[in-house]
Amino acid sequence: MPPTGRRRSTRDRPAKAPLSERAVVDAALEILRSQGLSAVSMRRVAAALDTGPASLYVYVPHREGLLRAMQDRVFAQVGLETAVDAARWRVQLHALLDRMRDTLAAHPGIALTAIAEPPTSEAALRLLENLLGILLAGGLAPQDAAWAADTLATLVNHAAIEADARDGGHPDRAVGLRRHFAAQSPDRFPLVTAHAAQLVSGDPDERFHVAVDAVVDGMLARTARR
Amino acid sequence: MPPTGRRRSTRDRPAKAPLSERAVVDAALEILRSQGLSAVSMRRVAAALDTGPASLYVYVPHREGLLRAMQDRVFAQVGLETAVDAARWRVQLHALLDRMRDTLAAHPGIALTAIAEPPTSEAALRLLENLLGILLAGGLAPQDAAWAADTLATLVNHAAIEADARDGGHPDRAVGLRRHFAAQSPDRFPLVTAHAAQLVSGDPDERFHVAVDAVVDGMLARTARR
DNA sequence: ACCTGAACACCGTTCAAGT
DNA sequence: ACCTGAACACCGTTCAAGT
Repeated sequence: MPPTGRRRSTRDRPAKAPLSERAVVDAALEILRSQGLSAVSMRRVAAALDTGPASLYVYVPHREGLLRAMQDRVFAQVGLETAVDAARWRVQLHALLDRMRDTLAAHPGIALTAIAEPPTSEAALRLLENLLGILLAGGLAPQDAAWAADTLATLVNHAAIEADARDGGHPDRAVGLRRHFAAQSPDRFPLVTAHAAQLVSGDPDERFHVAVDAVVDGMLARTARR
Repeated sequence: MPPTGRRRSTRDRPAKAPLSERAVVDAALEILRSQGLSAVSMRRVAAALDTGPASLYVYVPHREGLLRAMQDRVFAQVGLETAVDAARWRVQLHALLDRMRDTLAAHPGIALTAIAEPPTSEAALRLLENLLGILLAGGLAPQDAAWAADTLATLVNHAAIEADARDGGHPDRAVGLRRHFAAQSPDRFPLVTAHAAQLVSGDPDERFHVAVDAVVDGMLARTARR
């Protein structure tokens, strides 16, 4: 789009949409979606907004701050369980965690940043509040619910990263991995070779589901022991 | 050290130690230990070895390959449980996992690369073999042991990353985090504010220990249900 | 044949100079 | 006063030219 031919006051219909944190984060998320995390550079985001890299620093303190803002926006997209119901708490737990995982997986790289620096934004608090509510409804003692929430968040991030890797290039990674395990010397790695199939079995959804249930069941047992 | 004054055959006492993959990885690990992951650049590693960055590509395919080689070397440092004993399996499990976590935490950034791309090296196989052996000794069904090993590896990586963050700058992150939770509006986040203390309670060792036991107990329950 | 200096195509961030 | 072009100090990787 060429600059407007006639000069106008700056406030009067600017030739291009004015920059804002929103616009910067939107542009960055679009690049993330289409080209991956490593393509989200200050320079490329700036170019997408038709400006120079220096202009971004008005709205974002540095690249890490931009990444954090993107992370917040992604977390805000996750729908909550609005009516926590003790009779259906485990179903609600899986539903919430699956949505978290899917949303993170749809934004490759964001889960990795969430691991390196756990979010404390409002959106993250809403998710934590919701998660705690479900776990308490399930009968976990407050301390156990708090610790379980932390561990489950870890599992969500990890599952999202695995889903990233699966989408990006290696759709049948499990097959290659099983071959790798099975191809080892049975003398040196008897268990790995004997259980190669089990080590890679289950689709990612099932593995995630099992891990979540194990954590919850283990924590429920802990609560019961008091 | 200046070049030798007298010319000699190249094979005869070279002026500086000849490069090798070992030497490159050693230099990179030294930089990692003293300056962190982001300081591990091809150029800085090369400089530490008194050469130019191009020379590294003879021994390492690219930076990512160097990182992987470093990761392998770190995993190889973890001591195994040499005599798996069904009577002491849970103690052995915690001992092994604690050593894995501590070793990873002593090399900041390596755990993050291990999450992004799980290692399949020989050293990683030895750890998996050992871990599987302990879990099977504990009575887990093979499928459950395999899945538990995966989940436990996730927890180890995560605990190591948390330990990294604690060492590097924020020793009392828990305090700040609790304040952050407690400072929220009780109307909007009743559970988070009410349980702020529980959310951050326990030292990292205890939290890790509890999470590991929860996974194991949940998986044992799963085995028992069949 | 092997090694590497120099170049290429990028980075994040700063700040003086312009409007 | 606000914005940004241009510069600074880095990157990873390649390859032609040298030994």
